[in-house]
Amino acid sequence: MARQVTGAARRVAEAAEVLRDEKFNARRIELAEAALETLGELGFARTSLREIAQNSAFTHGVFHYYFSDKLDLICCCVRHYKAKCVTRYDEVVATATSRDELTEGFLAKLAATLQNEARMHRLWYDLRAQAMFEAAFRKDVLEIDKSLEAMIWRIASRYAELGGKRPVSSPAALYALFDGLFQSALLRHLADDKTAIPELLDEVRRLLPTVC
Amino acid sequence: MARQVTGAARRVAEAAEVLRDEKFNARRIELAEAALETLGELGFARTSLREIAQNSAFTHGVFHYYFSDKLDLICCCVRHYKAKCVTRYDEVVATATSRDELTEGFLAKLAATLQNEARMHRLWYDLRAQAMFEAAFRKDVLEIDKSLEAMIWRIASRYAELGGKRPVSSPAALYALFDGLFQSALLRHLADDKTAIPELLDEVRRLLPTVC
DNA sequence: CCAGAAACTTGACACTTGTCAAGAAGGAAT
DNA sequence: ATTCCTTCTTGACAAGTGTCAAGTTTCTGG
Repeated sequence: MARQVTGAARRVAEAAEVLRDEKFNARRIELAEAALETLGELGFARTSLREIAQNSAFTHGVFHYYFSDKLDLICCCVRHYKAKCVTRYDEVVATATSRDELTEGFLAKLAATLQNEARMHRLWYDLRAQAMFEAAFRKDVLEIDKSLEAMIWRIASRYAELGGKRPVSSPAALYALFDGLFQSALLRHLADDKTAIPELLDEVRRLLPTVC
Repeated sequence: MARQVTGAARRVAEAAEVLRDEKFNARRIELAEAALETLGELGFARTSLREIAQNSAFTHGVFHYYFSDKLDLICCCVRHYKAKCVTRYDEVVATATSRDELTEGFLAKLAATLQNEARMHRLWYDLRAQAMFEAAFRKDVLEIDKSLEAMIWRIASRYAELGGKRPVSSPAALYALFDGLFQSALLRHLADDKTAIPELLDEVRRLLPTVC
């Protein structure tokens, strides 16, 4: 009986700990989300913990309570950002019943995210560049890159399927192409080049049938 | 005669000023070159003027003497870096007499620069990302991007010409493709992925005949 | 040779940075 | 109600930042 009691007690204790962990993690994500605001505004190089805190409802001490250091915080930000990103086109891929429908749905989302979430995208390119200097970022960045590649591949595969074909290039090459075009369009868009988005759409519209 | 003398005096003064300017500019480039060492090592975010000075033969005051501020210095670095970069493949393009020769020459240079100048390349990607945040960088970065695009286009055009064909995509798309592949390979290479370079070469070897 | 300009050094300034320790506030269990 | 743990605030610290002014050295034209 003693064993049962201690067993139950341990289960209760473990449940409590799991709860605490979940709460802890939820808070971390709240903080990461707040940090992403400032990071997207200023970029990695110019963002300090104090600046993050001032642009949020938190004090700078909280960030140190929930994160071991600055890199820990930013890694958490990157990981959180990932989850949002890679599903952007999934609905379009799932519901499109023709090549045209898929094309237009994809392009609409592409234009919208370039327009409305430019700050998050530039942060991603910033952090990917940081990963080339800071080894601590590399694992997460490479992982996100892989899942973005998979995201593009799902679109291309579906597009090819709808035309009874198969993509003509590797997932890596296809991702490189779209990522390169997107990155260039983003920079031009941020430099107030009004033609950046339409020209990206034209380019992708022309490219899609030739690669799939 | 008075006019002639003053005219001659002015010419001498102007010549002296041009000389001073040239000397001034040469020194700026010397300093920029020294700065590039540290920038390539640490990246934009972690590099301070004092660090640059300590890793060089100069004191930190000289940098402020020759550059109005940190941005001015780094802009100068970027512009100087450009001139070296865009001519990398010109000799190969000029001397190759067959598609194979061009391919192999290009791939050899590609592998070599990825291997030996990885730090300069990662700095370029870093600064290009910074340009998305810092307007002062944009003009130079966009200009360099354009000339890199032209560089790739020269290779592709020559490759197509040697096969009696024409490139099938736009200069922008072609550059996006190669730049994306290179960037990804660079990151993997820096993460000690030994397959990064060979896989890049394979990919490019496969791609070249399909796009030109 | 010498005065004045150019080139450079040095040290200081005001400020920001990441980090952390000491303690306050809040809530839950005994 | 008291105690204890989690959560958070506040203020401080040392180190590092860009900038600049005052001085020193080096060069150069007369």
